[in-house]
Amino acid sequence: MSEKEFLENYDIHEFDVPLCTVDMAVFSLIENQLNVLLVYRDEHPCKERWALPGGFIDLNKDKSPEAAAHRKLKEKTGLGSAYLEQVETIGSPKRDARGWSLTVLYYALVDITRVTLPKVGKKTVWMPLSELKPRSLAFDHGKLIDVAMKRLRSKATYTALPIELMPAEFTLTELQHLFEMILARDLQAKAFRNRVMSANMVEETGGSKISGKRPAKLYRSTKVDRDTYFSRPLQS
Amino acid sequence: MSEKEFLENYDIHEFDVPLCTVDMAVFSLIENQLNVLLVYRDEHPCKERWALPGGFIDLNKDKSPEAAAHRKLKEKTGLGSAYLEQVETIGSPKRDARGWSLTVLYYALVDITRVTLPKVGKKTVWMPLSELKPRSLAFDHGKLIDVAMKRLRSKATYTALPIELMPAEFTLTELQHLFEMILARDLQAKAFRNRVMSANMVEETGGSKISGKRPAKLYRSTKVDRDTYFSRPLQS
DNA sequence: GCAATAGTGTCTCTTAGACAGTATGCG
DNA sequence: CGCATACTGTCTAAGAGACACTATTGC
Repeated sequence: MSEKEFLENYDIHEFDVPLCTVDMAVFSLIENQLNVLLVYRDEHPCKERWALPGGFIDLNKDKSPEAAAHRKLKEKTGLGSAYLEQVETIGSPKRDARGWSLTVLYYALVDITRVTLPKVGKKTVWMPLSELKPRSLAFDHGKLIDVAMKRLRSKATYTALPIELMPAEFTLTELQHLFEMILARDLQAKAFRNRVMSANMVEETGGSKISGKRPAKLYRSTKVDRDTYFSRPLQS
Repeated sequence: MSEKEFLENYDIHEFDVPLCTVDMAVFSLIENQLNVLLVYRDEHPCKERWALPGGFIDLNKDKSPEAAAHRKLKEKTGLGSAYLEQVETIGSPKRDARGWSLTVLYYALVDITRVTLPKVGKKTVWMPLSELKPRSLAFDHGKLIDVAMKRLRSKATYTALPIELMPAEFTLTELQHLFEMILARDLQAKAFRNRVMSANMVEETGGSKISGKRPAKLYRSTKVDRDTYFSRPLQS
């Protein structure tokens, strides 16, 4: 039998296959708090619970799982581009009541000032991580957020990735606070600034920001490769 | 409609789903060379070409993609346990002639002295990476090996993971050679030994090995968590 | 002794961490 | 001025990199 004949006779439904989805933890920084985007489910299963944005790969629209994730990010935030990284693929017979289910988990870091939540369609909401009740979410999405958060935390120790969460202009103190929140520990201002400055990841805008006391210089992030690692990681 | 009713009426085949597989790059060290395990395909598609071990997730047998990977590793190497890590999930409409296909890629590090290749069933072979012709492999498996190898290289800069490839007893010079091969650069003996010793990743067995000249002390790996990172990565 | 491989002493350099000190604004 | 926040000077510690040096074997 030739390959051509084989393919003509191949029945893609001969064997049971898992349900196959893409899910995303979209993180943003709102009022000095890390938030994650949630979508309200008004269909079964897990009807009337909050879930991560995501869903089935559309075999007609999507050329790759990344493409599916980008499409969903665009639908929910209006962002055509943002930092997006695959975290892990998680599957089990139990995680979805419909059957054996596999999800490719991504996380995205977005600048909240550039986001426009959809006016129509499903309800979407920014949930502060500090107020999140992981057990209340649909499926195993509480656990997925935890996995994504662990990855972000790990990355924050050896890259400047969290800078993607900042608005166009920001102060180094604000950036340090963000890292401290992600790493859940205090950082030394001097060491942090040396690190960020010597990596040329930011440049002065010339402006400054007064928050009551001494004004802080404003910076913007330079377009440096996000995958360039610091030569030494932070502790923890 | 209740969730129960919804599930009773849910047709898992209502939408097209991707083909969903697990593939593994199993690495071993044979005669000071990195090898990868290949399996001969005697069925379409990609008939009569070499491929990574892998295949469809068995919804009845496998409780997770990891479980599927472990099952396939056991089938091909006889090993019930080995270091196994998920690398990335790769999918596209083109990578498999049968249709939109998604594969969860793992890599495994095995001690070749503990492996027993199956006597019956599909032909399996250890292919030295130096002799591998990536384009000749089935599907995109040449690229998958490259992705897995990049991950292994990255890990070798900040963990002692490659130690999993060594036999029960080995010399530090042999271990250093392994790291040099993976990283494709020479390492300083002093720095390498300091690093390995101070992390308590190995302990002396008491024995020594003569390879012609001065005998080298033999070590065994201690059961340290493979995910403990060195406080500083190696360059490159 | 010589060759070859195993293993060490010691120096430099970079950078995180610590912490006290200075700078600049407002009331 | 006092106080709060922004930012710096300077020291220490750890560990990688470099490289010359010593150690132990067979012949």
